[in-house]
Amino acid sequence: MAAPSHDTHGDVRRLVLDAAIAIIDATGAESLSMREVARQAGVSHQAPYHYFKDRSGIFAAISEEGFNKLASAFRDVRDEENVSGELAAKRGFQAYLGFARENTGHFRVMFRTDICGIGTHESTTIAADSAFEELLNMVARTIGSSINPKDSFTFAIMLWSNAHGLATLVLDGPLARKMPPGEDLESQIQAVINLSGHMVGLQAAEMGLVPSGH
Amino acid sequence: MAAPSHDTHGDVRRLVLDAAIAIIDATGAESLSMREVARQAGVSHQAPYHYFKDRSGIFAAISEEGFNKLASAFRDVRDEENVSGELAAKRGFQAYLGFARENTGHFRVMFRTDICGIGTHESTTIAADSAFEELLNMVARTIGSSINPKDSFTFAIMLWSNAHGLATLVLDGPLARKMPPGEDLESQIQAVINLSGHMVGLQAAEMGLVPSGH
DNA sequence: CCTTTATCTTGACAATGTCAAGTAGTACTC
DNA sequence: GAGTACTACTTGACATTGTCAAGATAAAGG
Repeated sequence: MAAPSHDTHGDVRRLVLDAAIAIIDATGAESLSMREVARQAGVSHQAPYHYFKDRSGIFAAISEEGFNKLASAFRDVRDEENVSGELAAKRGFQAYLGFARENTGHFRVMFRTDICGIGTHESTTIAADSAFEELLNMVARTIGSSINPKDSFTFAIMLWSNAHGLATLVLDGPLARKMPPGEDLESQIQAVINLSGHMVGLQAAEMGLVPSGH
Repeated sequence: MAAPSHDTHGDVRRLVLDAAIAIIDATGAESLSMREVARQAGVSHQAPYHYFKDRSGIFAAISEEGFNKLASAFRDVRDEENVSGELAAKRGFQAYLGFARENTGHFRVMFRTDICGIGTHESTTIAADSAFEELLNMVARTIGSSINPKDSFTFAIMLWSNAHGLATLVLDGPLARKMPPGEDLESQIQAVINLSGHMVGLQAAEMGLVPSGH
């Protein structure tokens, strides 16, 4: 198997996935139709069913891919040198927001319980869990490994809340519509990241987790 | 037919809305079907069209109602006496999370750009904007009115991010699935709220916005 | 050559969103 | 009190959708 004559062989799966992501990115998950995806991919309306059990299978696959990308982004931050406390928090926020903005289609699916596939599709569930592991790793490495597990978990959830809320508001929220006059979106986002990062740094310092702001 | 002598009169709109909310609450917005809503409301499959232009009109109405409720929750916090800094932040988080958990169906729709109706349905857009106004009011009142408008906006966005991320993760996220052993969800949520609130208090104090934690 | 398997297609069907056209009641006008 | 308009629905019809079932094509292995 997997013996491609030459060019376009088994990449229908990829075509379907990319078409689906493009549609979600442009018009939201709501409007994703199996047949439209097939049309965009240039295949018959049933071809996608060879690679995905059903419509939810496409969502689950996108979600899985997204969680793997997110885990990789977390790893990148974890592996940066000389970064901790406030700076680490800012880097983390930036990475999370960057992921969300560069992979909007994925992001929109990953956190929709009803379609994301967590709990219903095993490989997606595994990917989501391992992304969460990577988050905990990143927090432990950059904020403080001396912290006890329970506090570390709470801290990680708090950070994720921060980052996730920011990403959600930037993508879908009032930020873009309610900008104060004379401000541009990017600098406003940066201001929020700076404020949040600084605040997390304060908290980390108070907990004695890092020697200083950097 | 259905011959309602007197009691159930013009509340078909309410029946439809409640049926829709119940369905979204139970199985997500994805699975909301116009005809199923009509069935649950006990009316013909076209009756909802008398009150809502189309499927998106139902989402927009739910979303509008949700933003009005949220604005009211913000007002309640704003009007509390002797609450500022850390305590105010905690109250705000609790209120936001409480709203999200008690109005899950609404909440799930309100922040889905593709269906929420903001930008496409005028009354929904107005409701969303006024909820945002109330948030700014609440922040100004409880955290510090001496802050300049731009910083206040940034602060408000930061707080909203925090609260919104927490609510999203609680409703749809890994919190419930990834609890550390021996912990229960409610106390974990409370721990995150306490940590976040405390952290916000630190930040507010550093900015000189409030005299002390309370 | 025959069978298997992977990959895709065509055909069919129930369910859905929504347009169009009805129907009953109530309200108001002349 | 007949006519008209309006509200609040209902029934009927149609294109589109997700998905099951049954091919078709082609390469691979025996």
